[in-house]
Amino acid sequence: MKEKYFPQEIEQKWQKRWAAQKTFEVTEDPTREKFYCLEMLAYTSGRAHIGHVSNFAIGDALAWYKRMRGFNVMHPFGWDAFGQPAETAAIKDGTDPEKFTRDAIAYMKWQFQKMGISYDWSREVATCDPEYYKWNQWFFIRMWERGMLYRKLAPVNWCPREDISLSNEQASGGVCWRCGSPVIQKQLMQWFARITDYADQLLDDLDKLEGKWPDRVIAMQRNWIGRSRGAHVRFKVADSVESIAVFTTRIDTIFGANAIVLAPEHPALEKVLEGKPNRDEVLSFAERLKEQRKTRELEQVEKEGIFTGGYAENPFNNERLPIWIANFVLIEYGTGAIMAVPAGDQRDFEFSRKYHLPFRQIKLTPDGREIPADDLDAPDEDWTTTVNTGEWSGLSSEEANRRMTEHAEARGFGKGAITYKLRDWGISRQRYWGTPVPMIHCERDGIVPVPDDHLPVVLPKGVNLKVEGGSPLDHVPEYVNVTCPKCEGPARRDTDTMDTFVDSTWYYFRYCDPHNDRQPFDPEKIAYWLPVDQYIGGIEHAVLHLIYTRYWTKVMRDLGLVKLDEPIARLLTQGMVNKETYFCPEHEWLFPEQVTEEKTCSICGKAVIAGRVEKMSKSKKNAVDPIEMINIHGADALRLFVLFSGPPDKDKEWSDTGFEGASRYLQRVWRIAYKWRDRIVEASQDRLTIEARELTEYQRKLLRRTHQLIRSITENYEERLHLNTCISSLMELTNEIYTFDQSVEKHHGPTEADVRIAREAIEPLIAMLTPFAPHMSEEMWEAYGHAEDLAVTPWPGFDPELAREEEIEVAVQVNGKLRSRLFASPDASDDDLRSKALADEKVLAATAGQDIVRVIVIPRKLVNVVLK
RNA sequence: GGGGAUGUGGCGGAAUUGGCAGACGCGAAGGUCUCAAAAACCUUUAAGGGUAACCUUGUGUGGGUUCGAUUCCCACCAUCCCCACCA
Repeated sequence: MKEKYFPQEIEQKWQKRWAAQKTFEVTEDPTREKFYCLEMLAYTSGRAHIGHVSNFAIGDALAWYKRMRGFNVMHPFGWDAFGQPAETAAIKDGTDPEKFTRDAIAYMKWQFQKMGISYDWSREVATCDPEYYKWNQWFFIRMWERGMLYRKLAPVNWCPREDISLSNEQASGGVCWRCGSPVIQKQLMQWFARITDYADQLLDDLDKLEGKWPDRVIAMQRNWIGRSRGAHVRFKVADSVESIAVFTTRIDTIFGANAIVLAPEHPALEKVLEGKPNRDEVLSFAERLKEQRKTRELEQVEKEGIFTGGYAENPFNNERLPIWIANFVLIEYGTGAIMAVPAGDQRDFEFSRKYHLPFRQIKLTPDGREIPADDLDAPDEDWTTTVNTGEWSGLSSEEANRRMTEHAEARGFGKGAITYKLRDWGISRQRYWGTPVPMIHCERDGIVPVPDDHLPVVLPKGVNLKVEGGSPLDHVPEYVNVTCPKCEGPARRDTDTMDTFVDSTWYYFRYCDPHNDRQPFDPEKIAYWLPVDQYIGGIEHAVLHLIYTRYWTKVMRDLGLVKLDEPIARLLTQGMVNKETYFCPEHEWLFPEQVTEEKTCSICGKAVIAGRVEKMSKSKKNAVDPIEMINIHGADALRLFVLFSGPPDKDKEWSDTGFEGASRYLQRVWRIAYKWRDRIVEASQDRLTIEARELTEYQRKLLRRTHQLIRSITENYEERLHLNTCISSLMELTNEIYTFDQSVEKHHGPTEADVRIAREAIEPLIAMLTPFAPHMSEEMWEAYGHAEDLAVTPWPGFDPELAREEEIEVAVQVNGKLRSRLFASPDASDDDLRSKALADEKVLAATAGQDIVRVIVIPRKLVNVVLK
């Protein structure tokens, strides 16, 4: 052990040794409890960023802890290697996406290895490996065989910037999830996965995740699936055999309807307009609304509509309602038609007011007050009773809903119905760099899957990526032209590739059996390792990856491959690491070193707008490069800093001084460990029993604090995973050791007992530091004469007896205000504490001449004297 | 419009089955060591008052429950995130 701490040297040494000894490689071991610790696979963008550090640091701390607690810990890693950015980059540089991706993997792997994360690299998976995507294709065919996939011409979301179609989830908010460009609609022949068949399961199983997944992720998924219960009601079109179905969650308000409003794309529109004088006017209006939708702006547009000239009959009271079309009714939700009830709905209200449609009163407060039909400010919960609704008047809203739905069913013009916001998952991409769809189109036999023994369908190499329209694969005749597996006649290969989110649905199943060439994985291995015990990743996947992977798991279950409903037992969404930005009105974004102490621009001297903490980005000049940081203070300090600056799920702010602080702390540990090292190693290695009464006060104190802190750190791992407070506790323990060291100096020590006590504190400190600073811990541990690595060393235990306080401080309050403190034994009885408190000088002063009504005693904590 | 969260010193954050608010760190001030500096070590650091022992106020705001509220309840304000003419 050197006198000074040289992080880079130590880190290299241990990274080499771990790799050589295969320290983190694991296999199934039925005799040991497993722990599957997983961080989201990395997209092969080319460079590691600070978000990776945060992600890995959390996962690695937990992996180390569980390993030391004796679990059989699987901690694998892999690459999300297909996708549009690699293709775009390759087009730009005139290279091959494969080369770009392989280079990125090589470089990023080097970066990640410098962080010294305890990954089992033997299980590494890259989704662009044919050995991997072969099984995407295999799943695709199995799902096709079972009708879980279908192909149809449908409007799809299209990102004009990346020239790629997007699933609904990827186009959330009307913008491309990756580049943020506004999405447009395109008609395309696409493969879809029937995820909507699983809507109920995906929703209901969220209950099982309650408390184990972050609330907001569960809420976002619920919201996204968007189940709502209501009814379909058919309105007969007047003077026609046609009828229009409407979806409503509030059938009880149907007496307040003043119109039927259709989406401009509604199929019944043509029939309604038949023979109407303003037919052409309405149709061209509809065209305009459709056009408006295609390039829909993000902000709300004003409600616009037009009367078609047709009427529909309200089946409850046979009232004739005008049929309109309007821009605020969406074809893709419900039935694409609504009944407008201005008294019950903000949008209908606005629409009715604009076009002077009649208002009808239907609301009554519980105390019988009628709410005017045009008073929309009355909150929903205030009107629970219906009025003016025929035979259902006076019923509660809930009751009316139920009975009116029954009535509609009995009369055959309506039915209880459930709708969802969730749409089927469009998984086709007309791009090159993805998993080829393993299907063949034959004129005679239609769509025929590639036989299993011909898998994988391998991506051809050297493909020209710069093609206009369609997929680059369309232009590769030797790929496209095949024989039909059924009739052996000429046929065409499907040239779509799969959405890369297919790749990541099941990659962590593959980690369990990464080299299996007969099946995607051995179900027995899955039975051992799954579910993932702790998953760690970014919140941005709340309704993307995390809903797809839940769906895929259910599909695999229904294919008989796995036996679980939910693949991820616990989820942690880590916060982002942000940093201050500096903005000069003249020179825009500045690096911190371009800002003077007076907060002015060092180039032009103008005042700088400083202090906004934002997500790190190159353009804002506030990005921090992890490798540069490792070169300064080492990976251990970097990891320690990221974890110490806040709870794992919260956003953090990068601070150079904070990072230095982390490094300073490690050096502090190193110094005290170095100082005591020779004494401890040379002393007897037997674990002598320590008789408390033979010890001095400062010795007993260190021993007690050590056991207390082991307890609190251990509990924190088990319960909350607030790693920042674990680190605080380690710092406290370090401070205690320094205090102890000073006492020893003062007593001209060390004595034999001092050395023993020091060892009892320093060794647990080193061991418990491992999850945060594994390289340094291993180095110190070795220097302390341990033959075995920390990776196989048990987590320190604590003795509750030794952790027990000898004397505790009890707060004394008078009327809830702190007046004094007293010292007592932890087992002091309530009466003891009570009489001690009442005898206290300050209490006597505060209570002088007043009546004591009660005395409340909380054992070991406080006494409250209540006056008057 | 719907949903989810958050609000504590100069800063990051501790403390939650209701029981001493501010652990730990950063920053700052003073000191020791040194020719000097760095590092390290020691002391102080919520605000206001007092020479001092101490006193008063204080966890976004206003109420409530309680012997006692950062914690529970109600209302409000502010900030952030997600979804959104979703019927």
